[in-house]
Amino acid sequence: MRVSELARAGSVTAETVRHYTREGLLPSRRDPRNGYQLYDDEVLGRLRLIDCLRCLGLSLKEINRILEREEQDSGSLLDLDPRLVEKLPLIHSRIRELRALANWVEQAGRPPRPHCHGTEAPCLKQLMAGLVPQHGRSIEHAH
Amino acid sequence: MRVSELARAGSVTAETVRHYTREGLLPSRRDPRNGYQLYDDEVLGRLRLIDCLRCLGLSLKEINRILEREEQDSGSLLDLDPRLVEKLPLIHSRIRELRALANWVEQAGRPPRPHCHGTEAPCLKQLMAGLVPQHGRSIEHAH
DNA sequence: GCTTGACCCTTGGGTAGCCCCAGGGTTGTA
DNA sequence: TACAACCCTGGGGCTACCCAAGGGTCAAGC
Repeated sequence: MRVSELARAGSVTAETVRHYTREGLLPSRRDPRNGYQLYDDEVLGRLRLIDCLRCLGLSLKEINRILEREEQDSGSLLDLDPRLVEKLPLIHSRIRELRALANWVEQAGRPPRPHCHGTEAPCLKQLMAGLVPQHGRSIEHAH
Repeated sequence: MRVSELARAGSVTAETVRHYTREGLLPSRRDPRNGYQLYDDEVLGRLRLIDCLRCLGLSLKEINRILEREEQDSGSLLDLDPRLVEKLPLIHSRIRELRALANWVEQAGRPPRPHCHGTEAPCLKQLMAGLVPQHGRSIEHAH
């Protein structure tokens, strides 16, 4: 794959792919004929993983360390990177929030059924209220 | 609530809260005695929503427009902001990816059961492979 | 053979969304 | 009255990109 092909498949811009490549996050080789970057198919999964971890607030440097680390001791997975483990609560709350958001958008996007009472109209306040966990308990984010 | 109280509850830094406030994303009043920022409880949900939308790649400016827009015609929700609707596929694929990630971390974090074959050891490659949708179909992101 | 369009390269200068001081006031607790 | 833990307002710095310029590659079509 070439740059923009990978970018399209991974739903990022070509610039982003180049940036990740420069920073050593995406392995690539060069086409000797023209100097173009070439990527193996498996790099796509790597790209998606990077994008996922970015949205969890990890820096490219941290992500790089995780990828390197997890590739070294590929066999002995006894010690998973603690950075990932401590993100678990965040991941779960993110999932919950995104589900609430998706639900809300779908409800709001559907034309309102006339036989329903106005009170169930999905206004923004309802969504926002649904995003905060009960009793003001805090979620374990750490950007 | 004061700045750092809101920040803790919303799992962001106090700096982030101040930034959003400066940009007009978080409504606040001032304590006349000392000039401190004060926030209503409902602002917490708003903060979480902002964080959610940010992780979907929306800029603060876009988020601001969405919040303003959805607050104006609070009654007539006939026209939901198209920016949100077109993010739906992205949201769903994000959820899928985060679930795969959480699953993987949990599996990898658990100590390996000795009676299982080594082949099921959750290595990074498996995770990355699981992140890319079948047949290299692209996901609809647009950062 | 030449052009056109869609890619690719590198370099260099933005920009958004924060973070992190410094310098100074406020407040609760001991 | 001193300390810790908060708050304020600048202002500079950083990361992760985006974008334009100037120039090469390459297939399709005339």
